[in-house]
Amino acid sequence: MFAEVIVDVSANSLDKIFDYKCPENCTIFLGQRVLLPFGKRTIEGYVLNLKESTNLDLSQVKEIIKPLDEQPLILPEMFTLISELKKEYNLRIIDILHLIVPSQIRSGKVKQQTIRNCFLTEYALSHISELKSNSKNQIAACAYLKNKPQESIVTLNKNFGSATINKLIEKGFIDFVTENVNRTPLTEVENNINTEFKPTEKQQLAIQKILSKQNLFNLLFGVTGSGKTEVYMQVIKEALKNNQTAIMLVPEISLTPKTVKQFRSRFGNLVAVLHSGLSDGEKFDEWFRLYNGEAKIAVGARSAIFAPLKNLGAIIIDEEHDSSYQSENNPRYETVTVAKLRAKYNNCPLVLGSATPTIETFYNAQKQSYNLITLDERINKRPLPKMDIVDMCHEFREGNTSLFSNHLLNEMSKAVNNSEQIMLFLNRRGYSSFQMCRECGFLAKCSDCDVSLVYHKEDNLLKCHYCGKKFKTLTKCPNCQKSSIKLGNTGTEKIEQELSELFPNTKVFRMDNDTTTTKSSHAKILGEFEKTKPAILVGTQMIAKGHDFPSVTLVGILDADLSLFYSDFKANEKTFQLVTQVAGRAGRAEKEGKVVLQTFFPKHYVYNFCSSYDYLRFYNKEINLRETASFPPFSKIIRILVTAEEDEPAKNLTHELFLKCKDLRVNNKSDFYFLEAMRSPHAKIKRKYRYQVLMRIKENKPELVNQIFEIANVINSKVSVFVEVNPQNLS
DNA sequence: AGCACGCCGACT
DNA sequence: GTCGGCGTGCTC
Repeated sequence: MFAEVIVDVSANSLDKIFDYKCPENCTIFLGQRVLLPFGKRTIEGYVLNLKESTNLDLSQVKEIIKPLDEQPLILPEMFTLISELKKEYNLRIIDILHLIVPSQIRSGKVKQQTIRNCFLTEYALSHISELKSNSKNQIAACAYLKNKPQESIVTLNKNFGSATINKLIEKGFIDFVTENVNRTPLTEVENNINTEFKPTEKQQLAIQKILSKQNLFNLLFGVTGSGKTEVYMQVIKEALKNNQTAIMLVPEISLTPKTVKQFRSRFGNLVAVLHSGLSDGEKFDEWFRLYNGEAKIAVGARSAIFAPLKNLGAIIIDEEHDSSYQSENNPRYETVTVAKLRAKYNNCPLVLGSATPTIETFYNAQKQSYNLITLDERINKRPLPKMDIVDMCHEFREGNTSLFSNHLLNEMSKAVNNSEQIMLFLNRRGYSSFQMCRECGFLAKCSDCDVSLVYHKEDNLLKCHYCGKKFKTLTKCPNCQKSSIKLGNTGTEKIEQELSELFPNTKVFRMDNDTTTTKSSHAKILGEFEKTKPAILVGTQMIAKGHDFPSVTLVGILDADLSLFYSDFKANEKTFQLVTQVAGRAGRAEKEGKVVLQTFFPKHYVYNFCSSYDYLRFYNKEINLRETASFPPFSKIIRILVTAEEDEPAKNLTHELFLKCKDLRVNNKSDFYFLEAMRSPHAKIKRKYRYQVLMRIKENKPELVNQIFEIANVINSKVSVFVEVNPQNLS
């Protein structure tokens, strides 16, 4: 028997099959992890195929040393996933395998945790008198165990000393049974397992449509508070009834606790959590609980789409439009692509839920490639908060140059006086976005990246938001020695400071990357904010998602334009989603909510449609723009990113690749909408110069995409090249 | 990725 | 004379 193996080394040149002989004395399974002799070293690999013969000369074929797990970690379903993802995103097979088998499972460092429960043996009962009277501890331990039939060895060691207990075990007085314990995160929940939940009529229709599988892919389009979660839970309940399993994805780690709590109280221990915030032990245990069928529902962030579940009955992606579903580095993939493949393989429904679906998703739903299911009513029939758009140009003309319009300040005072809570959103962290010299125009920039440094007053430093490098704050210009230093645009840190001056008696909280460095700080800030009234919470993107605070009656969007003029074709879409999401934080309970949106472009159609919560009209406008300009979903964006320590080699190779793409275009003229080579918008990041070849090509041209992958497949020790399909951003 | 082989420059 | 720089090539 011979095995086709992928070696566990992440390098382009090793992304191919190696044949090995299977050892005679044991069986090797498909998908098993194995130990291999490779050149002069010993490494790990994965068996992707088994066969009777090999094309190689037998003298060249080495033998597998041994299998590394009892069971294959790669489920049969994953083999299709591997080949499809390779085709779609040009990923290395080993990188895909790493997604399927998390590092905690591979490393061998994490072990099943066990506890030893000790008890007094029969032998001890009849020989207890033989203990010497000066062995006080031994006698005491035996006496203790006489009254308590079982006790963990940890407790015994603590009470009587481990030497004592070991002696007693040695003498045969104490014996123990080992028991596996699961390190399961978040255990306290109220149990609602046997409670019946009655969906509303609208929800019932949605559930039926999803379960009918007239189309496997569904878009559940519903405003916040329209009861999407209940639909998800009912669909999953149905899957469990048929002895199937389910995956439930949420956009961010910080949102998992809420969902997990809901799911645990409904489905109990059948729920397992999977995300990168778990400890190694937790991840290990939760993964294996899913793997061996003890748990049937995987709840988690992006990576949970690879949960080791057999016989899937439902896949749900909540807040489908969220950017966290697209992985930004290394194996770059889109969660929906994986979800679709798994749904097809298992013939199970896939549900994408959102109040503001991505333009691509909604287009698919319109084209009938997805079922479009609309939930247009809020369960509590509460209207969405009223949104006031404030013209900041007008404020400026009136002499108000601060980031707070008079209208916003008025509303804030009202809320504070009523002892209510306020959330202020500003998508810029730090104190001010840059430091520059008024005299000569010198701008403080990072030495490793081509970006300006952000001033952080708290620790009196300039920080690079790309690589994290810290620099001394400018007191005088290093160029002209003058000390007229100008500060850039206001960030969350400065807002926090200004608020404590404007509202000295109101508690102000801030939540951004800088205040949430530890794992628990997130929950801590939100927890304290929830308890305090009145209170103001200032934050970035982070505060926009999913958190429900019943006492928040006012939401202020300080500078909505920030994301609007990003040079990105998705800028409008992202702004619409962000504003809608932030607005959704206001008035979640009895009190009516209000949103104040500040902009310099009050007439912009995005704000127009945001303020009336009119997704459909926004979509219609946007899809027309996309079609005219041939942007996704009417094309596929491909970027070849070239990076190197030195500028010249990167530049030259980029030009070379560009010429090759041009050649390719000659024979595929009508399939190319756009092709250009350029310096990356951020020309240098982390000491590496960046160039790119950008193109937009016709959708559904796998052969063409493949040819582009081929072009970019250069092996060069100085310059690294890699291709991105549908890149998240073009920096 | 590692590890070896191989071919040129400057040092006890 | 040799030690060591890293360019190149291979790994079933």
